[in-house]
Amino acid sequence: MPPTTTLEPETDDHLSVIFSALAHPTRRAILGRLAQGEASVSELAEPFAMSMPAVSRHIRVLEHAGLVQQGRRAQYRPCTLDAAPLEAVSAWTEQVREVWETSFDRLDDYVRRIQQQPDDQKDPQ
Amino acid sequence: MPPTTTLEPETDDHLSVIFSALAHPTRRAILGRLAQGEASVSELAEPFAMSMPAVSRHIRVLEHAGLVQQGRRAQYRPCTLDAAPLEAVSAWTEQVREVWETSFDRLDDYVRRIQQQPDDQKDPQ
DNA sequence: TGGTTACTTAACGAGACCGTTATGTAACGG
DNA sequence: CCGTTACATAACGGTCTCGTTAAGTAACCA
Repeated sequence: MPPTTTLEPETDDHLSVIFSALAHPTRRAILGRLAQGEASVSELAEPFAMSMPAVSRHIRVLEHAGLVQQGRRAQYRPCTLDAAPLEAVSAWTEQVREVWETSFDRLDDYVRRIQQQPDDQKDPQ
Repeated sequence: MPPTTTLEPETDDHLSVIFSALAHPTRRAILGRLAQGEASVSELAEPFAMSMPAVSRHIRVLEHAGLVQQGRRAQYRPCTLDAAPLEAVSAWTEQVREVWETSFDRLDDYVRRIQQQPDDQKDPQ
């Protein structure tokens, strides 16, 4: 039972953690880098005008979201990407898009429903 | 030129705004509701144990991300979903997943590279 | 005209986020 | 050993987030 990606208003906090992790450009760039293969923290920090502790904490956020794993090799802590949580993102996004697209069929249903209502419930304009 | 969804560390702030908007369960629930069709602010607020101003500002966040549009009909401000920005989310996510999957081919390349390094660079364990 | 409905905006406060510098700490290297 | 490398953690501060209540505002309704 993976975290269900229904449209119900359940507090599906796992998805929130993942989306929050993806909401920062630095973290998305880190994931982009890691998609190409393992990298050390210094390697990940190098492209950014940012101190190492800052990058370190971004990695921590990604790790907490289950998107990266950190190993240990000598002094290095190589980071690897785990793209599995992105599946939940895809699933949710595609489901909304799907329902939205099919809801175009219901548009005339909606218009019909409105026009069947008594006048005082309709927009007189 | 739509907001390019490359893996480069550019400050692609549009994506950040969208991901941030999706990072809150209330806002995702609102989008889920709107995927089924137009709704007023009161209708959107009804399922939540939350004041109306709070919901109003969630809608504002979604509107700022380009995900909902608010019209006006009498006293009502009907909200409609625009799922177009979700395409950028899909695109980014799928690209990372794609690169990640192909990077499995490079895994043995990596192992080979490690094993070709002098001993003092390898993990002695 | 005056009240109700359906909102929005303002003002506030607790907590999270995101950066910094300073200070550990674990492993390698001479 | 002692210094360097490659990090992590601590402590701090400014800004953003997300909720609240109180006070507008715009349209309908009697």
